[in-house]
Amino acid sequence: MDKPTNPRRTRIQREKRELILEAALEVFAQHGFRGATIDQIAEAAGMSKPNLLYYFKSKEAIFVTLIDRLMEAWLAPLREMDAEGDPVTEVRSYIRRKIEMARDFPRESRLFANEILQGAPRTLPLLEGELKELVDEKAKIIRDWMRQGKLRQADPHHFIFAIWATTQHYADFDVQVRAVLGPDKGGEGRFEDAARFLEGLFLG
Amino acid sequence: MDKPTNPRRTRIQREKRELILEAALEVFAQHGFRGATIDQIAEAAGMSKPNLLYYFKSKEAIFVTLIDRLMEAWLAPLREMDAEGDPVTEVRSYIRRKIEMARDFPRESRLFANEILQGAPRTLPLLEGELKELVDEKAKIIRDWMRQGKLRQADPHHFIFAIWATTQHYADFDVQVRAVLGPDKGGEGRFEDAARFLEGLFLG
DNA sequence: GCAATTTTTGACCGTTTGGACAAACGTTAA
DNA sequence: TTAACGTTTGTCCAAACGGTCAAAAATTGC
Repeated sequence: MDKPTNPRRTRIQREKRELILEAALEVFAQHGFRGATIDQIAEAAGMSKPNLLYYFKSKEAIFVTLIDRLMEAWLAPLREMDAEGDPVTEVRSYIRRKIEMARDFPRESRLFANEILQGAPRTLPLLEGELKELVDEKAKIIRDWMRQGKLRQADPHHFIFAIWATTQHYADFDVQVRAVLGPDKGGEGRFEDAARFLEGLFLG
Repeated sequence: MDKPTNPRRTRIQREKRELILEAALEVFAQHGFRGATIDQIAEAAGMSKPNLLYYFKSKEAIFVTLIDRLMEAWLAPLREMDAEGDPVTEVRSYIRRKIEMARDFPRESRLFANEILQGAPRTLPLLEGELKELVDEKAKIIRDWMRQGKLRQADPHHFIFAIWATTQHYADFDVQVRAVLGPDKGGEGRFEDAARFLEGLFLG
């Protein structure tokens, strides 16, 4: 027993777990943790509820697995910001990457937003630990760049917050953005427009 | 019967409905619509579930009432932006008001964020109608200001989005902001710091 | 005071929920 | 063939859910 949680897994187990996580991402992102039901996820994954529970021991377990994976991908762009690189290029690349993530992985962004909105019940230690460390480190780099006159002077922590807020906005508040822009301006080009605007805002 | 929904209400009805809405705001903001239960709201309001349902005919009815009220207050700051005023002063005031709302009414902000994240099932018409109209009108004003060289040139719609995103971030992602800033910098002054930073970002 | 009305409550109902379980099914290898 | 193992499902359960209802309690108007 307990094979699915055991790191040693069969091919079928690996495939089915992937299938479930993909379905769960869709459902959790749309309804939040409590709003989502195991039946919904099971149906989206094309299997019965007991079958799903054979691969994950609980709804919570699916959610935690999803969040864990998400975190890695989430922090990656900031990790890549290089102290040795050209400041303007580094910040521009970071903004680009974040906007591309909002465009290509909106479900991940919404899942994360849901978790934080609810008070980060499952991620607070990570936020206070790994995330804070990373941000502090990068904030120091940004502060140096600003002191060297390579970037406009500002509080580097709030500078990072502002990049997060503005880029993720296009994923989390997508419905509102599209409603306001209308069918014309709200089309495919809105992420490109946003990227250009944000580069100007943060680097102009 | 049907007294509570009838506009003609007794003193008790008005008071109790207020009590319920206050309690519901707390619970909905923390758990979202589906995550919140009538029992939770009733307990927070200090009354029994059937008693609560005497004043509001359903959970949905409470939520809709809350959202309706919220919208008015939500749009007010943007409405106040005056085409005749000084551009820099007007934008600065708008940012100030929005940050103050994030500080003083974080539950309202989170409730709204929840609704939009879920795809705005109950507010989409309002977003596409009243909100879009208002934003289009103010975007025009901002564009004029930019053309006159009073503000840095940029896409006015995305300019407004960026103000929304950054200010509401301090309410919606408060846990994360505090976790990253730590007990020291994350104290009472963080909204003041944010306000100063945002003024520099959008007007500097 | 008393009757009409408003407010409150306990008990209840049908449905949905997360999850358990044993039995059945499929696959593999001796 | 058959025993062992991995996979799938139908059935079931207790708790939680949104909501109803009749009756009790409190309030109000005369």
